[in-house]
Amino acid sequence: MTELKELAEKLGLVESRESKKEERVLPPLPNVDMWGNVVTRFAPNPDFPIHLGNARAAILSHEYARMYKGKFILRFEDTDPRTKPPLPFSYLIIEKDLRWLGITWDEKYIQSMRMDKYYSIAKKLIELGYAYVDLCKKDVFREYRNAGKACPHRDMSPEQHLELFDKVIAGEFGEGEAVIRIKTDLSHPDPAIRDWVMFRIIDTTRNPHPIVGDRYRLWPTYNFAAAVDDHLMGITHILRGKEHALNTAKQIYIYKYLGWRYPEVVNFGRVGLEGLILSKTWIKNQLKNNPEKFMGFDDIRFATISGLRRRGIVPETIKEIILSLGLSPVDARISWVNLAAINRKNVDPIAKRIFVICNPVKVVIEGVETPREIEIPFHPAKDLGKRKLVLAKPEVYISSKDLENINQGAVIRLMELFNIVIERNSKDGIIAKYHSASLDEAKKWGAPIIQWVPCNDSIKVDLLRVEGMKIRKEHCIGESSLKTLREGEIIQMVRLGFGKIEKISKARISIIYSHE
RNA sequence: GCCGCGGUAGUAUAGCCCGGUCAAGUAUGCGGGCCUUUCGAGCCCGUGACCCGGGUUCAAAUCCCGGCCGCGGCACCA
Repeated sequence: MTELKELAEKLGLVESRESKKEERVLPPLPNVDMWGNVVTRFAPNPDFPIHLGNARAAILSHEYARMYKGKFILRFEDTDPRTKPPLPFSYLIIEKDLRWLGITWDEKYIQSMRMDKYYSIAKKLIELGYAYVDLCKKDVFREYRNAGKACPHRDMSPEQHLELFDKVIAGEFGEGEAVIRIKTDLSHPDPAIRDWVMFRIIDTTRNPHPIVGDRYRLWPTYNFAAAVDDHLMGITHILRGKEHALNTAKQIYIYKYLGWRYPEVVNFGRVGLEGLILSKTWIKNQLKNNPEKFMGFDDIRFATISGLRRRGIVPETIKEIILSLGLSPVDARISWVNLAAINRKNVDPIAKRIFVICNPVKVVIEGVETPREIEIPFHPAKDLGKRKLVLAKPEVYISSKDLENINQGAVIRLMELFNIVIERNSKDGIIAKYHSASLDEAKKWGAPIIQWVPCNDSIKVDLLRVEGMKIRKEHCIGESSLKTLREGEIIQMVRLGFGKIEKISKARISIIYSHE
């Protein structure tokens, strides 16, 4: 191991000890020296925006390409307009999400625009007698396959199959009437491997493809298109989830027949995120059947990249988590607390501090000269500017939660302002009395230091919190400087937690609660 | 059922290939303290794990066998 590390350091592949400590060193990729330049790829299906699980493949592939000064390719795998119809906006969102994650690609491909390449390789395989057109119905073939027997079409001559192939392309067969199969081992212990399907017919008149419409009827399956492209694009290392393990076994036949060299494969485990939903299928179904219950594909309860972004999670956090998982084949269940801890550190230096009061109660302070205004820095340590709180009348909101913990007659400090003593309740609110000005005085009395908002200079805040599968909207009051912020900005609501400005309108502001 | 891959503290991960330096490192959580005009950040101390059983060996988290548990796959999806 030490030898490997030394070697990697020599080659400049590993960050030296002194560099930033959060930068985790990824383990070396297998057989790098046997391939020359490392080429990796991320190959999403644009049928939906990507989630954290996809991000793992994307981030790792990209990271390794950069680490070895190689090439990273983005490839859209959109070869099923029927079962997984590609969504035009998904292509865009996926690119946006990747860029947001700091991922840049050297080349981009869209499989639906490469159909002729797939056809010509298929023809070659048929010519060589390694592939054939199968006219059996699905369940008929299944019986042959389960018995380990060849279906009648398998042994026809390449010439006959070539002829059939042209007819299929010309559209002479309908859905389910023909498939192109590759010849594999009919006695393979896993029936799924036996003569798997390379192409099937999809009626694109009924299910047009968003990019190429009804131009093609014969579509390659994932295993064919991916295998061929990985070779044509010179991919050296495939990093993908372990659900793909079997696909390697399938694809290897093509490589064997055509004398290609199969890339190195690393299968990593699945990722889960506590409390959030990752399942693409589930999300798609819900959005289709109960759209009114959700905020869209970027709902903050979804572990989609856009959902996490909307929630106030920063790309560095996602990258850090994914890199810390590395290539481990074990399934990982990320805890929200853990993710929040990392995000908090990333966001703490850039989040403006804002006073927000939930469960507000009005406090009228006697013995104070008004108007007065005070300036408070947006951040205790970083220079993020200042905000101004204007006290036209001696009336402020504080949280009733804070009040619960305060005995009558005790001193409390309004942060950055002055110290008061709670006197009594009245119909106008709580009556308090000015006590003293200095912080030292507050400390002397052991006064709690709490946030506050001037009654006359405030704005309504809708705070959206994720609670289990529900979103709770809490009506709060915030300081008016909120209006000067921009949508999408991440803030810290003092003593409440971090949040992201969702929407600013004249009368109110909605903030998504990120985490404590 | 069949095929494949795994199992290190609450969570995640390092170490496993190449057995000793591992009475197991790191992060987070949790407990305590310091600091701080936040219940945030920072600093310090503490807490807590090698799935089980056999075997090989002077020596096993690491190698071998068995068991148990978990996950993935078994499509004319990707």
